[in-house]
Amino acid sequence: MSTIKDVAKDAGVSIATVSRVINNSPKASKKSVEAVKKSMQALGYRPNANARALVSQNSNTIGVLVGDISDPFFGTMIKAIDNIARENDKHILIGNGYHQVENERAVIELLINNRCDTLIVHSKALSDQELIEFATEIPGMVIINRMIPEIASRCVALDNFKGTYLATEFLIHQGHKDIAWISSNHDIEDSLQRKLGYMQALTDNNLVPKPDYMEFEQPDATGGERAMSNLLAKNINISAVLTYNDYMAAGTLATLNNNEIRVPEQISILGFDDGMIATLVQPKLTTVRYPIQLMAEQATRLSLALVNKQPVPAQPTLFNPILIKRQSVKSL
Amino acid sequence: MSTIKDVAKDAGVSIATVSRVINNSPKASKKSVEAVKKSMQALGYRPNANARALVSQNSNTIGVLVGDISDPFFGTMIKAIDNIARENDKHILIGNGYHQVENERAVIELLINNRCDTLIVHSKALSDQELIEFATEIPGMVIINRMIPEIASRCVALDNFKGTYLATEFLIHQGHKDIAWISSNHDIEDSLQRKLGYMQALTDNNLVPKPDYMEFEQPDATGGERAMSNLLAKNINISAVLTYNDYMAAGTLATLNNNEIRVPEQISILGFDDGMIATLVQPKLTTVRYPIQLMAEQATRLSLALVNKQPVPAQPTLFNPILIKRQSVKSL
DNA sequence: TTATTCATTGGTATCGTTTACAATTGAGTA
DNA sequence: TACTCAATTGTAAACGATACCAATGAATAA
Repeated sequence: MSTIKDVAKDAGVSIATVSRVINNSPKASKKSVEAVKKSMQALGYRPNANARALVSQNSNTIGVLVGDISDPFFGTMIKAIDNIARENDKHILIGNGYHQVENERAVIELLINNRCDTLIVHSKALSDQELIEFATEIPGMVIINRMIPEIASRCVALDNFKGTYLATEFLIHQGHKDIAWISSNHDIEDSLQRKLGYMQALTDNNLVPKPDYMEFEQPDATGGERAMSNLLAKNINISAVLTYNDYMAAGTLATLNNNEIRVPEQISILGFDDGMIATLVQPKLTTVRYPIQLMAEQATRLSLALVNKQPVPAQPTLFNPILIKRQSVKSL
Repeated sequence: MSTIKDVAKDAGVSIATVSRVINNSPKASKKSVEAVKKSMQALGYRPNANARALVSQNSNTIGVLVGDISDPFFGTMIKAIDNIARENDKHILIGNGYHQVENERAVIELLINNRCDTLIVHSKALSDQELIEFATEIPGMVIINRMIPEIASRCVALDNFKGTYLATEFLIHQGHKDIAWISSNHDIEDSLQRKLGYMQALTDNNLVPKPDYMEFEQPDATGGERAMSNLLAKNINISAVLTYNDYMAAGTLATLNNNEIRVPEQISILGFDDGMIATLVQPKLTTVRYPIQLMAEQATRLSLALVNKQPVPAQPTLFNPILIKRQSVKSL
């Protein structure tokens, strides 16, 4: 592959001039520009991004750590980040953490090694302490979907507690008293907060949270199916099911369908995330909206501002979950 | 950020020795290894990937061009590529083409500039000619989901024609005669091939393809809803609908549901892709399986083999679509 | 004419690594 | 004591770009 030197020789100019042409510098004569462009074309010149990054101390790359890129939730998040990146003439480097400590750490280190000055990190497995250390090391690092008090101004998160609180209260207002909680068996902060929100809403309305009413499985459709099967097997009287996410809601729906229990006539279902599938299933899901796109945009802007030493809000960014009412909940 | 020089000074050795330690070279004494590791730790040393890539002429990065990262179809594809990449101690750099010429070209150039020697390209907008030129320039480039005769050995594709042919024939064997075709309005090879497969199967079975029975909309759930509405509005007698992908099938399902037409009792639906949502909707979709995961793995291995100058099959890799029977088709 | 300005241009140090090659060390051997 | 040899170690040249600074030469002003 030809280099700037080859182009310089071919065009009969110095490498400095070629560099000027590449970077659209105004101090290059029309004649030189033409000659250089012609040579670049002829030689199929490709500027070496690694060399540029090395000398300019800037890779123009935004690093992103997600849980699992094949999950549409992260797909939406990445797309939002990519859009902001493109607006700023940057591109993104992505790594999967799969919610495992070693992976998450390896990805962050990879991103740092590639000199991504801006970093959007979705970490569920690393400790607060370790993330604080990384954040201290990389001034442009922003944590998404997690709130760490010590570095709150670098976090963009959702109020998970409020999400399920809202949802549970809505069900109660609709007349439901026997509300089950189908959740994730991943031991991460989100599941805990959402469970607490659910329980607090029950308690605040003089209802007693019962362990029997809670099931914990993989946070996907199959997990939802299994959880709902367990609930049915226990033969307890349930009028509504609150789920950890829309996938579990879809699985719940499938199990109920297979057992000829009608939704929402016999049992109401409430999802979480308001992802793509919320409107794909029948009935369309009433769900808690997780504004991941907005949050990702915000996180990226924050990260960019940090790197450019622009003023950033000292306040942490806690996003508000809101209820999206569709057809999977019926009032009693 | 500290460099290899800082580490060398701190450890009291030369930079060559530090480099040896970093690269686990056998020619470094235990004493040096220890001292260097201690210094690296103390200084928080991060090897500069750009400098390494520059001098070693190898970025260890697999470049990937996809249509839209937020589409789970591409999510699955990327994950498969990433898995093979990790097996080979590489990571991936991703760009979205959004099926537009300028974007696709810009992404490929970006990947080349970053010196990705292995490239997995999903391009629908660029011309055969331009892709051939890129493929000639980059020996490790592989085209996925598209077959270009001139570089067939560098292509990993699905037989789209066969997919809809199979599906249509299946419907016919089930007694259906009035089969509609709900497809994408994107003017790409896939839509054409799938339409041809559908029409050929009809013709081969003495049925006449009718323009009235075909609708073209955005290849997503909303497009599917709209297309099915149009079909219903035309008041033509349809017993089955073949769709371009599972999203359109889901949309079709929604419209039928809203109009209280039961699936599959009154109208059968057949999807395409066998993506995640095929089993999320009710009834679960009978669909054509697009083995994108296998294909992505294959494409990545092929690309890696090309770069390492290992023997590769001269034959093009045309994957076979197969029918997955679930609950959305009923025999008449 | 000479001095001054200004637009272009080229030479070269630099970025942080890897690696070929040369130099050094020190133990073992004659 | 000198010599050999393997194991370590260091020096310095790349890799491909950017950018500072000095040099060039034409145009303008005095």
